[in-house]
Amino acid sequence: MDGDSRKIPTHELTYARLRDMILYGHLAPGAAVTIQGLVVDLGAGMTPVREAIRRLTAEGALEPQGNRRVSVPRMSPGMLEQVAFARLTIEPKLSEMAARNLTPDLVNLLQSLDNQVDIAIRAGDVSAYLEANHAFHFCLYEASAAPVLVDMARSMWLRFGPSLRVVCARFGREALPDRHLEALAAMRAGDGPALKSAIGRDIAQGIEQVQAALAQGEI
Amino acid sequence: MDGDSRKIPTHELTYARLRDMILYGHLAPGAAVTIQGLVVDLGAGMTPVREAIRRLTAEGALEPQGNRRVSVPRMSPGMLEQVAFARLTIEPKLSEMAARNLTPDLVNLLQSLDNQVDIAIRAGDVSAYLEANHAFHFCLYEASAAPVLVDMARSMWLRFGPSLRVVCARFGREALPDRHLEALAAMRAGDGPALKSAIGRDIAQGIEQVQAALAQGEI
DNA sequence: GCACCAATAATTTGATCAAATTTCTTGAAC
DNA sequence: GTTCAAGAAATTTGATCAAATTATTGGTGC
Repeated sequence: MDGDSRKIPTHELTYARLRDMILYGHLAPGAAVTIQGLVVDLGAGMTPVREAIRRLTAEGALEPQGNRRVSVPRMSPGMLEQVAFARLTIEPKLSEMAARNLTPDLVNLLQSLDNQVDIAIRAGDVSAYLEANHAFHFCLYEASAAPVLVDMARSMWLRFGPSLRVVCARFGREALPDRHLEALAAMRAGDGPALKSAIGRDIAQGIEQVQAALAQGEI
Repeated sequence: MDGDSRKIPTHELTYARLRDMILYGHLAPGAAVTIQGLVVDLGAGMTPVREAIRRLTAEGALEPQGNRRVSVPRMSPGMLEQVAFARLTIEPKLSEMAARNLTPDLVNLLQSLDNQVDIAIRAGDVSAYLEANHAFHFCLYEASAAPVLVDMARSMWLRFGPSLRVVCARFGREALPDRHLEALAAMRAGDGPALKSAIGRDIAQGIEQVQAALAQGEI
């Protein structure tokens, strides 16, 4: 049947599954991640699980505890500050670079991804929101053709993901201005600087949310 | 004897050894990295080697070739541009943050590390130069107490390392102005902005070297 | 409170299987 | 008779698993 499903190795699949669990907040900050637990939960062998954990540790999505164990890192004010600096530097830059390569088809695709974001928000579906929001941003960033910087952005999102879930679960998000709409308008107008600035404001908004939750001890 | 030498696991040691081989240019850009080869060369088992390769791939130090193999990435103009942007953003920021935490002892340590850089240059010892230069920069960056950004800087150095070796082997480096001296003077004066700018110029200098070599097809 | 022991989990090795590459052979065309 | 190409065998390398080893943790008796 699907002969190509066998072509993609188990350790890649395991990596992708564990990554998404972290990225979309299915693992809470501070949660312990054990090899044997994942062997059971994901039904994979020990070697693929180990490799997935090592990769994600290298990407900052997991944190060694010192005693051979790893866990999902807790967000701290200092760490948030560093992630904020990196995100606000890298991602607007990526948007600007992407602006040069945007085609009408791509903009339409981004529009439809943003529609999914809106649908998820109205439905109050946090998981769907996180996935659609991620897809929107990285669809745009991929258009930059700057894989090194996209990798850096991915790493930052992995550090950011678990906290975002906690925030989303608490705050209603309806009241916030929609920076994606501003971004889409800038794309259609072919206005690189406006796109860069819209994405910058979108990121800043997310960071402020986490900052507020952090200040009130909700994370 | 040293009971703690057994406390550090093989896969960590293997990672560190392979990382240093890449960082200090013992593996040329484009070189193939095979699991079985490393098993033989490093005398480690298969699992530790696999884990080291996965970590370094996640850090951008190695590149999947598509056919399950990995190799040391070749530098391209586009990639250099991205690495340059990231380094010129992150590392001056780290210097500025570090400036707040510098103690006289630390500055003396940095001074002695820079002395080793000079000694290596005068001796024409490229390996010693690369190691001392790395130690100087990261001793400074560590003082920033910003591990997220330091990780990003490490990743960029891993992408940069192999090319740097090729450049060093060709250019004599004596003619260039010594930005480390300017940086040390700024540290002693407690002048954060001056330190930031000195480090920025130091990095720009290195990037220009690689850019020139790249333009002439030497890499 | 300290030492010891059991339980749990991580580490490592070696074996086995699968995929990819290279080499060698064979056959057809010129 | 030579050359080239297609295909099959052999070799190399990667992927996965299961068993043995080692470290850490938590409890138990002294």
